Amino acid sequence: MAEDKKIDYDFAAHEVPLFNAWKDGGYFRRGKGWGEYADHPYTIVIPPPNITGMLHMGHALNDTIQDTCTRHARMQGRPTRWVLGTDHAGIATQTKVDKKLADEGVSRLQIGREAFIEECWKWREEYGNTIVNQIKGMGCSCDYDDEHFTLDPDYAHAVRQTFADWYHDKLIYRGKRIVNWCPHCTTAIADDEAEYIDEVGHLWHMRYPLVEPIDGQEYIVVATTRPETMLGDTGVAVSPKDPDKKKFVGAKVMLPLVDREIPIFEDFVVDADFGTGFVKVTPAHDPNDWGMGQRHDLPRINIFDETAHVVEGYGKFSGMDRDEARDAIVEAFEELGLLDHIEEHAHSVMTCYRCHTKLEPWESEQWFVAVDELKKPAAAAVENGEIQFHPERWKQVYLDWLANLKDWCISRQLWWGHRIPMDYSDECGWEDACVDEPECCPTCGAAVRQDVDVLDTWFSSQLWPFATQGWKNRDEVSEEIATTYPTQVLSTARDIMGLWVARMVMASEYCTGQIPYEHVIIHPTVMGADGKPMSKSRGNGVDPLRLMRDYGADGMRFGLLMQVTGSQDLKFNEEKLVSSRNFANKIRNAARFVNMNLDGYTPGAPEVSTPVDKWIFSRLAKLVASLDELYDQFEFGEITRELYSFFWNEFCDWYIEFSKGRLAADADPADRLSCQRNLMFVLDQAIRLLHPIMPFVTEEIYQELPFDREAEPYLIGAAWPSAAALAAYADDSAERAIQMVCQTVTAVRSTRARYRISPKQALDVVVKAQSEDAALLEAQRLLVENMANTESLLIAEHASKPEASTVVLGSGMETYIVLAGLVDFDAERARLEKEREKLAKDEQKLAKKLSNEGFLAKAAPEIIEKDRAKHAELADKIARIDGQLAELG
RNA sequence: GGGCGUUUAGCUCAGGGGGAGAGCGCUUCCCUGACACGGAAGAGGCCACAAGUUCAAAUCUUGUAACGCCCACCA
Repeated sequence: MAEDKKIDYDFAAHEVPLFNAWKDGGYFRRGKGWGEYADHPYTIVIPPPNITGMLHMGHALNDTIQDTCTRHARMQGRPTRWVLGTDHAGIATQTKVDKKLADEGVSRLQIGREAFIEECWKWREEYGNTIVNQIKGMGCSCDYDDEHFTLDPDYAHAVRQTFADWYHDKLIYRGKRIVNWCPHCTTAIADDEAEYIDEVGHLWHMRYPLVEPIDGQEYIVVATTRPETMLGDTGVAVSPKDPDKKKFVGAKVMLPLVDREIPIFEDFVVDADFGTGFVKVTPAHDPNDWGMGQRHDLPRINIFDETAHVVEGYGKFSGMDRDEARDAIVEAFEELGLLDHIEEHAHSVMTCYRCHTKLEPWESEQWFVAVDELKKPAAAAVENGEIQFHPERWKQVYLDWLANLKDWCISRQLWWGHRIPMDYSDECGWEDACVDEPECCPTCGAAVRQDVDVLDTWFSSQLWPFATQGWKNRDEVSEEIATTYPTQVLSTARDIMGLWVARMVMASEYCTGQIPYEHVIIHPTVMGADGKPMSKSRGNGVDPLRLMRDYGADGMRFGLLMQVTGSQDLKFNEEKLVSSRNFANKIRNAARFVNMNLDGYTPGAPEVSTPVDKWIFSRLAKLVASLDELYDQFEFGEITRELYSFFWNEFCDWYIEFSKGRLAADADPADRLSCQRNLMFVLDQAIRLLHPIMPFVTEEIYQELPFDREAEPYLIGAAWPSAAALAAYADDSAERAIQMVCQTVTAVRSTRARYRISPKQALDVVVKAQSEDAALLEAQRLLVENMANTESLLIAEHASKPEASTVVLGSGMETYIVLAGLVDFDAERARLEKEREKLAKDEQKLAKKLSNEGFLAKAAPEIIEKDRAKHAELADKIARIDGQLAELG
């Protein structure tokens, strides 16, 4: 496990100075640079973390994605800006401060609104910067000199402006509605802020006596999960499709305990098959019942106060909380012989997403946003492709959410937040939404009072992309809006798709007439190692700060991106971070190798003349082209994989190994110099490509090695490698030549391993290959001799197998290794037979395919050609093995 | 009820119509002058199941199963 291997490396000691150098160098907000992208500014707004927040895995992943995008764009020469800030987070902060005060023995109500808000600001002073510092620790290249907060004065102005505009456009209205009420937070909660929890409850069957018996029947039975609300019942409903109930329609029942006559009526929402088919209707305490109340003109009787205690006027039940009232009412029914029976019933209950208290559907006066008009352009922008989702399937989720959207309750009975900018005159009844707080009533001159409620936090969050960029109102266009808006990318988790992503589009379309961003990246949600959401109670959480200590910011970043796929979840795998930390170490060591082999080095352009050089440049050219495509598609996992395998498996495993001979003291000085220059060039390009993901190691290397840094003093501001410039290096012939070399070297090595022959013992080797390949290989004779440690090396088209040798078959070639006196004939025979078996299986499959007329008639010619060649090679290999076997006897 | 995701090597996961891949783990050898956070060589998989489309399916379609997520409803 990771903890076992203690690595003695103080990452922060290396990272902090580099971060400061970037900051001092002014790289975090970059103006116009060089290159073809100079006129394409690149802006991202960070999803503002709550001031109550600590960096968690979701942030770690999301901020890595944004920084990678930002650094990539910056290196492309685009003017970049990653807007930073924090959210006041109404309920979240108020809850925390409440708790803090409670711990000190003080209640919010004791100290009053103003003092409480003071406390919130103190909290913000104390903790608001924690997460920003943690973001710095990750190396994020945000614009730290222009930090925003959702309660800043200019931000507050944007909020008031939007509210007033919407109010005057009749997009905001006040209404008495049934809302989700949290009796603990004593505030309304939006529908999408509620969380459902499954629970096995009960279905109480209760008898309601009929005023007049019907067909000898004295009472009906209603089934309910909430018997306590019966105090507020004002009707009983049945399904219009239920023939058995027809005779009851129009009759009345006498509501027990409160002795109120209430009617029986039909309504379409009733499901005849559920419960008894009789539904008690409590318009003030259930959203469905509220609807029925509207349709049938029923009184709405509110039986609970704001803390869900029964109000005055209900005898012994008054003052009880809802749970006590439930028990008492069930007991009272029991005593009256009106409790028919009780069933178990699984259902889900709505709870507050902050405190998880069960929510109470409660009628109160609230402010709403009418969404019908706002959602039209928001849907259109996505439908017509102006805004693109990555992965694309989230488009449908977004559109579905919008399609089902209902009016949005925006008032909250809290103290911490944007106070609703409605002012009232009690003298004359004047009321209006004002952008600037009025001093007195404009009609009567009397003092005004502002609404006491605050706005839903999402009301201010929805303005984030433009309120952070100097937006004032719909008629004025700030300089920033003119240049860096719309933003390019919004990266976020899927759980706030509707809550935040869609609302930003609605608000932006209204306020700026533009979309807020072009691309929405919905990254996977980071789950615990058990595949379940990380949570304290499960104990499966992982702290990114610890990860950065153990693996470095680079290791954490690379390791997280490696795990990004198009899937919706990501089961966090710490092993990937181990690999990434090791990779960073590998990069550091490769750079060290280059650095310590610079004897006689002078700077100069790369000299790509030998096949090895052509090969690595060809691989590099293809890598850059591929990365460009992958960045366009935001395929971060694939980007890390390509970088990893190029740097480790091609550059380190082969190119550096090839270089060792060329760098030796007795090597040709001219070739050594070109090798040094090429190593420097490829390393330079590679660290540029790695920099957006692993900013620290790469910058450190850039600073330590004698690169030409005059034009680009820091890697963070250096140019991204140009695929177009490198394209000329693509060279299939060189790639084939090196493939031949690698095959030969590997053949010798595996023979060594099989026969336990020390690498120090030189061997006689014969390679048989077609003339073209043989020539390619012959040109690389030195490399093979060095890496395979040969005593003699013969490369020929018509070479014959030496005495006492073993053979390794490659693609289009075979390698004989002389093992005087060492060949174990039985082992050789067994090995060859096993290989033959494998080849024969493939050969048969292919032969069958090639004899299939349908295949020959319909398959693409190049496929047939490829398969024919493949088949020929297999058949040839088998023949060669048969030859070997015959020789072995 | 509607939608979505996942199912590939012991583990974690890539890939995505024409020869099964990576990392970790495992086996053998090696502290070789960049790196043991390393090097070299290996073992290991009827790509969940079934039917269909196709000359060709791990890959596309449909269905099934398991696991997970989202939305709606739950008197």
